[in-house]
Amino acid sequence: MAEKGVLQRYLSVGEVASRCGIAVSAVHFYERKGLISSIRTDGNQRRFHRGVLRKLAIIKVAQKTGIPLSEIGAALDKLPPNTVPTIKDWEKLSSQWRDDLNERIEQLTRLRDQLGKCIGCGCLSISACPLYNPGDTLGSDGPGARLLELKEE
Amino acid sequence: MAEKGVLQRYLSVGEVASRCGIAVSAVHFYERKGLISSIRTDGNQRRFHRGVLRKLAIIKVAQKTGIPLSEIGAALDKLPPNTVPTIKDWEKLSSQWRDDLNERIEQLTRLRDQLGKCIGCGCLSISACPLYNPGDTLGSDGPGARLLELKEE
DNA sequence: CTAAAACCTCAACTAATGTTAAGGTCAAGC
DNA sequence: GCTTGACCTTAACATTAGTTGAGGTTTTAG
Repeated sequence: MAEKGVLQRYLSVGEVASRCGIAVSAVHFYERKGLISSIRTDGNQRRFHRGVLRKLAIIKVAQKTGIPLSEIGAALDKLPPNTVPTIKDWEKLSSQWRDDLNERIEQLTRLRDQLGKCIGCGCLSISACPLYNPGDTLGSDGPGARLLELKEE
Repeated sequence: MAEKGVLQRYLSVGEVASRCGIAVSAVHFYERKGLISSIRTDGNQRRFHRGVLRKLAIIKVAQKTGIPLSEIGAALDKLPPNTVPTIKDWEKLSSQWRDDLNERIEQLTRLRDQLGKCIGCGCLSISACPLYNPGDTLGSDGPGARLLELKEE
């Protein structure tokens, strides 16, 4: 049947796993979660289209950004299943992700800057720090240490 | 006993929770995990030194950066237990976290830029994209889709 | 043809981070 | 002095992201 070296060859689960640097169990898991899909041989073994490597690469990358699998899956679902997605499809998807990423980056950056200020003034350890409001005694509605919270949550 | 409005007043678990904007169960949880501590009244109720507010603020901030509780706890442990931490103590702690944050931000930024390039060329959907290496057929040691992985892992 | 390696399913387990519920106690106001 | 809200403990549950193991089948190499 399938000749080695032919581009169209399907991949076994083990091949997919080792090529992506993940465990077989993880590949199974992603399939169970609907992030990837496969066909079966007569003997009921999975065979993956090589496009799955692409998807797994996307998954890994997205996970590093902190995007949960459910969201990743939702994004992947928007790619047409068996056809080659158009450039516009992909643009939409990746733009969305880039926006998410930007938001995340901004959030972390704000946090970092806040920390930077704290470092300068010994914040949190010295009650004179502007971030550490001694007005605590005002009660549960007072600002208290909650000033430390950054907006956007 | 304790007069309201006096700075030295101890806080009940409910007060702590509402002032920090977290659930009572979370306060219990953090105490169980050793991140914070309390004393008890004759009636076995928790009473927290107000310094706990500071610690909880630190915990919340650190969590937003993606630092696991175990690490946060380890960091807090390095702060002298009942004394006010020195500015140096705090500087060290927060500098470390800021470095972590910076690393994370850089990682996300690289990813975003990568995505940006993909948007430009229709990457991942079009096999001609430089990121989608058709050399897949080289075998399990070939670069394949793994090119998508960013360095620093 | 046969033995080993790879694969299959299903269920249970891990770990982090909490929440929820059950059953009982404490404290404060009327 | 009783009722109500806040508190106590312990245990179970929820979620995310998988891993591990048992018991059985398929594929492949020699």
